[in-house]
Amino acid sequence: MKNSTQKTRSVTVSDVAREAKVSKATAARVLGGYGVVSDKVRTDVMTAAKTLDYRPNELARSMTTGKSGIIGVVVGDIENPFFSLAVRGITDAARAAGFNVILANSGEQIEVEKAAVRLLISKRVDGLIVTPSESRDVSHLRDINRSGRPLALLDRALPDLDVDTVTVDDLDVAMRATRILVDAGHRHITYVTAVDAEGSEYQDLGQIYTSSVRERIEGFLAVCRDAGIDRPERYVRLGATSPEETRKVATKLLSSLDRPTAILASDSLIALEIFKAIRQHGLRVPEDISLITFHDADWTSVTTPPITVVDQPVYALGKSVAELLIRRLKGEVRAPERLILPTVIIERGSVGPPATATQVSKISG
Amino acid sequence: MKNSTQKTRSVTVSDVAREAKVSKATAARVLGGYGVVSDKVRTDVMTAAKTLDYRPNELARSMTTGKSGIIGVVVGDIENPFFSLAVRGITDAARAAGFNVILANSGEQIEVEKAAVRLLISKRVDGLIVTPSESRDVSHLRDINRSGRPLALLDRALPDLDVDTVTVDDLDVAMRATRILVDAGHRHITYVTAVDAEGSEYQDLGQIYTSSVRERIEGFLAVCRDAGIDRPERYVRLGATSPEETRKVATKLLSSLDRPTAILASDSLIALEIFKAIRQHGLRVPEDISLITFHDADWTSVTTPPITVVDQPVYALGKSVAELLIRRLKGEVRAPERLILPTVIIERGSVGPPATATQVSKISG
DNA sequence: TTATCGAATGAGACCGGTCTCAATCACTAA
DNA sequence: TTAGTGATTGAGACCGGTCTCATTCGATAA
Repeated sequence: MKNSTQKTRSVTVSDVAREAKVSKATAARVLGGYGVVSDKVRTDVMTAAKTLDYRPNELARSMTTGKSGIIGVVVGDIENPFFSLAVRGITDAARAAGFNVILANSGEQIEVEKAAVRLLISKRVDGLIVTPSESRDVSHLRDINRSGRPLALLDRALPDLDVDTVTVDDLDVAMRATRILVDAGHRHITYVTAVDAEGSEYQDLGQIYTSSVRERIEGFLAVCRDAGIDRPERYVRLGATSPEETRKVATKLLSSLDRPTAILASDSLIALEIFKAIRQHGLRVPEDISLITFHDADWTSVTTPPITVVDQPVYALGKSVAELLIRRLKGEVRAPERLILPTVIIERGSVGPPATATQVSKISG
Repeated sequence: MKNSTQKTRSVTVSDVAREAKVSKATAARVLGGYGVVSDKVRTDVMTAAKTLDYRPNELARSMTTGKSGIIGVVVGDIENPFFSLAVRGITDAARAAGFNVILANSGEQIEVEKAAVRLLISKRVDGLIVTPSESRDVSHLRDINRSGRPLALLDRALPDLDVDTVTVDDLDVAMRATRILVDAGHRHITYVTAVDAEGSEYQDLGQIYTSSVRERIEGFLAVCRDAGIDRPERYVRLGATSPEETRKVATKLLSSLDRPTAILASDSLIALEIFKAIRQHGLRVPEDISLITFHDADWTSVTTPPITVVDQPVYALGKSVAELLIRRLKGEVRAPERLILPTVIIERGSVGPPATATQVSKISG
């Protein structure tokens, strides 16, 4: 049984040195695992450390070394299964390379994101992985680079920030997903996404400051136009930023006279609320409404019918971006890399032909 | 535009002091926001800091103060919606009080948990919140106390560690859930939980080192016995530690001749796999098998039928434990508190009467 | 006019490590 | 025998802040 006389001050290198009757420098050498020491001194110091129950102060250590062994991660929403899975990918890669991870949540709010980045930098993390919530304001991300720490971007590219970036093939897969719907005969397809916007009205791509969201909308619109759908922009709905907001959007959509025959949801949280809303409106999937969502969330396979999903390689996304960052942390010098991971669509049972003869509704404007 | 001549070394208090033509001590006073300075000096220093783009080094700061403004959180599995929701509760409470959160994942492995605790202590977090994965080995948790930092326990109590603890009413709610099943006529109810054990065979409570798991099993067994079920211990299944393992357990359970008529799952991840397995075996819920699960995961309301769940106040759990810890961090002195939050059961459509006339299967032993 | 006082500031120790550089030592080669 | 060598060890500066204590200064009181 060890009893600590003073519980306030912790045991330091000097204490151990004194106990082992060597100099502070020598004790530090064996405790820190650097330099050379004789075997006798090593065992002496080690036993002294054990007796005193010495614990290194990582803070002091990383203050002198400038390294902390920590990777800072800022994600939009850790409760979104998409991010929590990506984070596992990051954590696994980090642990394998001997790094630890500090996690911060931005809630997709640029100010919170800035504060988180500031905090992590001031804690002297070795590198950062961020899912930028906006492409308009990247000053804080520039600061990271300026501070000499490597930065890597997850899921969202920033055109004018040339750093390691790993994204998925959003444009292409959005096109493929939309085409599935078009091929099934749908001509009134609504795309619902989470971008914060006034009134959930979509005007043009200029409003969209997140690359992944933008690419998906582009892909969606391209295929719609290609299918001869007139002004598909009217069918893009923004503002599904929370379950409550999504419910509002969904309700408005489903109770409208001009109800879409198919919906494409930009993440599983949105899809879930839409699915619930469809049920509540007494509608059936896919007989009344077809549904496809991004992210193969666990629930999508247990509904009746199971949902057709865009299955992004989320774990790999996290793992790759972490590996890219770690390679740089280990001293690798190279031009920033932009990885785009291929994405697969899992067709299940939520897509069918449109309920009635397709009416290409026209609204004069 | 600011251009940094040397990007390696960062701007320090001394640099600002020199620029403002005051002493380091004075500059530190205004930059650190302590002590007294004249208004003129304050503005001088502030402008100098702005010109140089000074950023405080939190590491150095917390080395001297001993405080970091960080709460360390160690959870079992951040991908489990239960934990990610609890973490949101913690984060919200922390942010409101001006604290930041560092998250670490233990994967329910005691060694990883120990390493995480060690890391967080060495990073000098102000306090810790832990969901202990084992009650057998709590030496590392004792160490936290010894290091003078407050510790609070989340979701799992430790009998011989007297610290702030917030749990839910596991025993009682397990009894209520089991009673719902018993009242529906079930006499062959299986309880599936995630404890790591050889062979997934349950012998006795001595095997169970997690208080919440233990209480639930106790509650389950008590009600079963009360209902005249003979040796209900045989119906407890351990080892559902991952989707794969759960699938094995479920398959074995469902393909056995002596198939249970109802299943109680200890978390939503387990329930999901069981639900999938039930489907794959061509069985129906609740006609062939009734199902209740702990945690009101989002998917439980969209299945057909929706699942009856034990709805723990998860967010409140996280929020309360963080608040308890923060009060202590702010200097409040009081005896450790043990909060037990009440839990509610949401009855949906996954419970019905047992399929056939109940056969109380007897195995001579 | 001079002693007293409080506010503002400066000098320097300190936190707990790392790391450079010089000193010491045993031992080998000339 | 003695200079030369490499391996160990010790002394002390340093990282970037905080904080104690002494000093300076102007203003007020005696």
